[in-house]
Amino acid sequence: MTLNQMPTLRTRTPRKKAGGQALPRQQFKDLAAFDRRAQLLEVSAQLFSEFGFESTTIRQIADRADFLPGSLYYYFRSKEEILHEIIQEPVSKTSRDNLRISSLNFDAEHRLIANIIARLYRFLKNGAAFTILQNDRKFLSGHGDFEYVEAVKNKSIELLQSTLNDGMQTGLFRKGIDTSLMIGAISRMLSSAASLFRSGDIVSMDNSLSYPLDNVVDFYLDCILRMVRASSRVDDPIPRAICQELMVGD
Amino acid sequence: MTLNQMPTLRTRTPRKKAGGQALPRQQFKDLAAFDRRAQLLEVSAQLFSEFGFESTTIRQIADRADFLPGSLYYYFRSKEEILHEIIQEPVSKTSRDNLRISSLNFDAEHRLIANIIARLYRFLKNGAAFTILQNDRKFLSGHGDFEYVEAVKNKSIELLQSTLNDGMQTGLFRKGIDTSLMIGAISRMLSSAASLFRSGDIVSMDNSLSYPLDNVVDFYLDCILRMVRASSRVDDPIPRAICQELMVGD
DNA sequence: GTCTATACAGTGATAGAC
DNA sequence: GTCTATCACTGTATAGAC
Repeated sequence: MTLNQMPTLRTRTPRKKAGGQALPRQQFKDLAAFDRRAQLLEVSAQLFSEFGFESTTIRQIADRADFLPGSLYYYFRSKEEILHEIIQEPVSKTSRDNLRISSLNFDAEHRLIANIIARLYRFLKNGAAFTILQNDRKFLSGHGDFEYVEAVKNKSIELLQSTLNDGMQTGLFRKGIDTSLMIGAISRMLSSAASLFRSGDIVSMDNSLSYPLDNVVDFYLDCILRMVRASSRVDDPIPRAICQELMVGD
Repeated sequence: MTLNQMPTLRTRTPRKKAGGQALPRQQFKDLAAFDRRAQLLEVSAQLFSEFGFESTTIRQIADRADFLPGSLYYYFRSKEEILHEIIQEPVSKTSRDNLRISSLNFDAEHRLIANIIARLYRFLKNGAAFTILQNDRKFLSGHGDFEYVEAVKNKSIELLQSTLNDGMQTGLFRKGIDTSLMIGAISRMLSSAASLFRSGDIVSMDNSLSYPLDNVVDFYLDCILRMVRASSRVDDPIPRAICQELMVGD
C-alpha cells in the first residue's frame, strides 16, 4: 500500500449544492463527525507541507475538503489549532522514541541505527507532518505556542550528540568527528527521505513486498555509517534487524 | 571578515522625519541611487531567506530599509522583481560553474570535489540567495517566470549523476550507488552548510585566517567522499587544492 | 453541521503631492 | 527620490440563518 492510497475517505462527490436528499446517516453521526475532522486534518497537512503553513489559506483547505471557508471554524478554533493537531502527535512520538532509544543497553552504533530507523519510520507514517516541521521551522521556533517542538528537537540533538561521542570514545566511530556539523549533516540528509516517502512510490514496512522501502532504509544506514564509522569498520555488516524490532507496536 | 560585517551601507540614522537639511550629495547622485537599490536588495534577501518570500511583506522590507512602502516601487516594479534580482546572478553563476566543471579533464572524484567546493563557495558568497532557492523552491517551481531556476537545478543534477556514474565505472567510487538517492542526500547535506555560512562566524576564503572555513569545507568533502568512495580508498588523501583553484577569479 | 454574509486587518500596488 | 493617501484584493475569523 503506498502512502497516497491510504483510506482517506475523500468523498469527492461533486457536492450537490441543493435538492439532494438527506443522507440516512444519523446513526453514524459521531463517526461522520470524526471522519470530517480527520479529513480536514489530512487535507490541511497535505497543503501545509506542500506550500508552507503561512502560505496556505483557509480557502484552499476549504476548497479541497468541499467546504466553505466559514465552516472550518465549526471544527477548529483557528488555523493554528489545525497545525497543532497535525504536529502534536508526531512530535510526542518522536520524544518517546528518543527516550526509548537512550534507555537501551546497546552500543553507540546500535543506538545510532535505531535512531535512524525510528526517524525514517516516523517519516514514513507521517511524512506531511515532518515536512511541515522541517520547512516551517522558522515560524514554529518564533512562536511561543509551539515551544514543545523546539524542546523535542533539542532533546533529539542531545541524544545524537551523546551517541556520537560515545561511539568515538569506544572506537566504533572514527576520532575527531565534529559532532555539531555531523548532526546537521545527518539531519538534513534524512530530511531528504521525508519527501521521498511522500512521493508515494515506496512500500510500507508491514507489507511483505517491502523491498523498495528496505532499499531506502539500507541506503541511509549505509551512508551515515560510512560517514561515522572508523575506517577499519566501513565494510562491517550493518546490524539492522535487532534495531528494527524497536519500532514494533508503534 | 564575517559575512554579517560586510559593507552594507546600512545608514541606520534614525530617519530625520522633517527639517533635515538636504545632504550635499548631488555629485554622488548615481552612486547613491545604486547604493539604495543595493541596500534594498540586501535587506530583501535577508528577510526572504529568513521568513520566506511569500511571508515577507513589502512593509517589512520598507521598515528595515527606512523607507515607506510605496517608495519601493520607485526602484522595483513588483515584489517578484526583487526576488528575480536576488537570485538571477547566483543561479547563472551556478550554471557557469556546472559548465566549467563538466568541461574539465579531471577524473570523477576531482570533478565531484570541484563541484562541492564550488557549491560551498557560492553558499559562502551568497548564502541568503541560496537559502531562498532552497526554502521557496515550491513557489519558484510552480511559477512560470522562474523556470530558469528549475532548468539550472536539473542541469546540476545531471552533472552530479554523470559524475557518479563515471566514478562507479572507473572504480573510484563503490559499485551499486543509487544515484538518485545519493544526489538527494548530498544536496540536502550541503544545504546545511548554507545556514552555517549565514550564521556569521565562519571566515571568508580570501582571509589568511581562513581556518574555520577550511574546516567546514574539509568536513563536507570528507563526509561525501566517505559515502561514495570505494571502500579501499576511504583513507586516501583528498586532492582538494587542485580543485579549489577553479574558483579563483569568481 | 453547513451555508451566507460580512467584519476587519493586512496585502501588493498606484497616483500624485512635495 | 521620497512621502501621503488610498485602491482593490485577499487573509482570518465571526454571527446568525437554515
